[in-house]
Amino acid sequence: MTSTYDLLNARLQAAFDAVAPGADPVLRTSERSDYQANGVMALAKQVGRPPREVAHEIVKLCDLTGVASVDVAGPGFLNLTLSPELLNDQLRALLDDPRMGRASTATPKTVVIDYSSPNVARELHVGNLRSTIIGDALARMNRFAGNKVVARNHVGDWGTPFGMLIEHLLDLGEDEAVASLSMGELKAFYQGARVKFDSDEGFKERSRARVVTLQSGDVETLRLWKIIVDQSVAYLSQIYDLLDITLTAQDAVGESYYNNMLDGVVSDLDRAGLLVESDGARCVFPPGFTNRDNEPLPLIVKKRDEGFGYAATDLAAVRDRVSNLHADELLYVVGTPQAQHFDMVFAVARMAGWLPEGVRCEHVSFGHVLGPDRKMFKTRSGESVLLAGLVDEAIARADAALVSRNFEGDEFSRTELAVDIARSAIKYADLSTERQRDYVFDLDRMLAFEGDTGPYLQYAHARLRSIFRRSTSPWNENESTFVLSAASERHLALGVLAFPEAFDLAFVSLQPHRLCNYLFDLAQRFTSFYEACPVLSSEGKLRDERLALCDLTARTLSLGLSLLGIHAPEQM
RNA sequence: GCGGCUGUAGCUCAGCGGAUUAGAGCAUCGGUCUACGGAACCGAGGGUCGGGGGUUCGAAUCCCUCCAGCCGCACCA
Repeated sequence: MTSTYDLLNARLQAAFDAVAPGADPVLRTSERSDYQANGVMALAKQVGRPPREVAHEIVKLCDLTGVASVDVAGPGFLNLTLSPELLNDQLRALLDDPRMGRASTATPKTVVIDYSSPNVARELHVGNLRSTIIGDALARMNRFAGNKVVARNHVGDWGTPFGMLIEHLLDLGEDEAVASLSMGELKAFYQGARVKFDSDEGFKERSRARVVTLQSGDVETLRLWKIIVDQSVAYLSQIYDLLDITLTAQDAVGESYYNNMLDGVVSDLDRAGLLVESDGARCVFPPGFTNRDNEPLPLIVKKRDEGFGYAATDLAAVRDRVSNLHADELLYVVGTPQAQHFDMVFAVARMAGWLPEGVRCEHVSFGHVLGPDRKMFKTRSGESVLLAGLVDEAIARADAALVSRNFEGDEFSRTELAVDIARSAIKYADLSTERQRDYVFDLDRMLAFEGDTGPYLQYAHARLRSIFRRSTSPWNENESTFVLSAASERHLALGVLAFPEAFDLAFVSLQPHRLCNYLFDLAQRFTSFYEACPVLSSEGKLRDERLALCDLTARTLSLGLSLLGIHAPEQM
């Protein structure tokens, strides 16, 4: 089906085109009417005529019969009020549309999303939280839009730490090591290796030697390395499950995957005449980047010691994703501190011709998670806070809240519910503010059942579903006609109809918080409606209409939340 | 020093392809109610949109500058 916004926009566009081809109506939802078109002022400036005169001409040119009535207001705003027939038609169409009016794209793209990307052999911690949550939301939104998503969990599975990790594994004995790793005791394993590395000269020597054997491709060493990687990835999957993240073990395509492409990166850059030797390192100097002494800043592809820098890996990844995965779009969900690095990698990739003009490539950056002191979130002893612990804590608090509110149900369903609530609290808090900002991690606020939180939205959904559970006489869905005589009914209906453009706003700009804002607004529209309009106790056609509104609202909330990676339970 | 991000009500944040009286949540205060789930609803107070210039009929939104905070700036990722 065509969304209400698209339908309205198409009509306006035709009129705008008649005045000046391509002029944007700038259509948006409005507080003063249903929709407003703000494009007249820009158009008037363009054609050099008084705005109100142009506005009236647009009104005359625009065929809105059966769609909307229009008023010219202020300097030249077009205030649009949707016609009752249109509202009814659109809402009825939504009754059998699981996509709530947002059609799947006619031209699917392949979108490679790089997210989560923790270091192997280290536990997931708050530093990985945002990339994981935001990346997964973007993946879900892309899939819903109709694109093909290739998730890339760019895990850190290569480099110097593996020397000590492998030696530590040998010291423990393989069986013992596997046992402890498979139990998720990655932190203890890593720290065990670290302590020996720092205190035991002999161990340090062995570790260094082991890095060399690993990088030279020694078969036995690689086998041991793979044990550590596989066990870590298996552990990661557990945490992803706990958080309901869609990443799988197959998506864990780490740094090591690109090893055999690195020589090609260097030689091809060299052949293209882009490579410059500087202080013994092989570099590319993309224009526009300078260091603190105002000298050109290099992207170091191969280090003085002949090792490859991470820039080489990132370049190889760009290349692989474009030419082998046929990506139309590359997204890197990585923290803001790496902005310059990615700018340079992308610039070099463009210079080398590995990143064609038509391929969208973006660093989806985000701010820090802060502790209560507004500094980087750390434990009291200065260690990074583990994700598993954070989620467990949230689950425990959600569960306690359910108990104190006399949740009716068995312990099993209560626990499941607590997990749903905990996930939604953490994810929604992360997704609902603008990505670039830092935010303070505050479980109490996230888990609050009132206010702009995940649990509040889940609650709104659960209330809606309970209406249908408690209904004793059937809902004649096919009889539902949307008259919308009460103001709050109309307000709610407009909210439901606005889902497609709200989704697109968030989707196109890669800003999930816009979808959050929309869903919260929708939930509030529902509660106002629910307060003012009896549903089950109303009768006849009015009852069918109100039930239909409830159904549409519940499905919109559930769908919207699912695109954020949040499950909306039937009751809570 | 250069670059990036941030600075909007007491607190946490939307709004920033300029546009009709600057919004929400929390907190505060005051109402509603034998409530189809009160984990609710309605309302009030509270803001020189960091400061100062500029462009414009019109700027929280665009440009310049200053201030504050955070981050980055060659061989760790």
